Amino acid sequence: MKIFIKAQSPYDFDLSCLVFSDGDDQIRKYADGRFWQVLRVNDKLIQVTVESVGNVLKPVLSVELKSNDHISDDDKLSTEIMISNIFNTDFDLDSFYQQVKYDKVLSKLSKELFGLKTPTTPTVFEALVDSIVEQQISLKAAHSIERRIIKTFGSKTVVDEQIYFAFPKPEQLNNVPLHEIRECGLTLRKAEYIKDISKLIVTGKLDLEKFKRYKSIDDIIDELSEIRGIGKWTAELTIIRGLKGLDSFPADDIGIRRVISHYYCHDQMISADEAREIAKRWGKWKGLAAYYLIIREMSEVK
DNA sequence: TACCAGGTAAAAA
DNA sequence: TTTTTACATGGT
Repeated sequence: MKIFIKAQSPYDFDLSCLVFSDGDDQIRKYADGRFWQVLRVNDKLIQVTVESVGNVLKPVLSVELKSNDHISDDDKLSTEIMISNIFNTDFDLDSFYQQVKYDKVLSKLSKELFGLKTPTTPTVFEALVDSIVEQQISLKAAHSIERRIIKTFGSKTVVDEQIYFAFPKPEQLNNVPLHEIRECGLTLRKAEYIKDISKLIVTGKLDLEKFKRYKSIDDIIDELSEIRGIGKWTAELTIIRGLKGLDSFPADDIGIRRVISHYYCHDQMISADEAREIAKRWGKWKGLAAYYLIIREMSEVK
């Protein structure tokens, strides 16, 4: 079964997918012009393969759906919405490019990375769990722990004789003993945070998806920060990757400070306050601007 | 080998 | 109230 999705121009699907190049074959990956992942749609597991069939100015995605369950029209529509959400297809980059027109570094990057959009996680829960895992440790270490969590506790499905895993639901993490979560390589504390949050969701005391309807980033940060294990940094990161909060700017983040230092301060490491000061010029697209810098730096290293 | 890496809560001062 | 410490993995 196939669906087609028109995206807001400009959009470079392949460029935007490069961030998934080193993904796991069984979880989420981009290779040879194709992106694939298993999504949980209306509680069914649907494997999707996405590729560009348009171009940057006339962007169209083709999505192939496969499942061991019957895919209804409603499932099809839900999948389409989910894909649009994951790739941020409706976002209008022009407003961002206008904003950074007079910023020397970013005006150059908006040409080099023309059409780059940020990805969003299928659920806010996934963004939050990943952000907790990534606290303090290197991204490489964090990614290997995230992989273990997904393959140990997530849902497994076999499509065309290939094995895939979907990110665990709160129920799935709430139902396992604490030590098993820790054994994925987390600190005992982080395992507790994740299990506690899963429990809050399962028992109906926390609804992460509701934050999608919030207008104020500060309100979301305040509310999330009340939960044990979530500080300002974790809240800000969750907002960027799970809620499309492209204004959210984790100035304390060492990676963001490093990349701004590199492009704006001759590699002289800056403080969080100095980072905030520089970010002011990016208006309401501070997080997106930081993303452009990080992606640019990544391609420089390679 | 030791130390740092896209922090946070809890203990100690 | 403010400062210091413990924590786990992967890379250098």
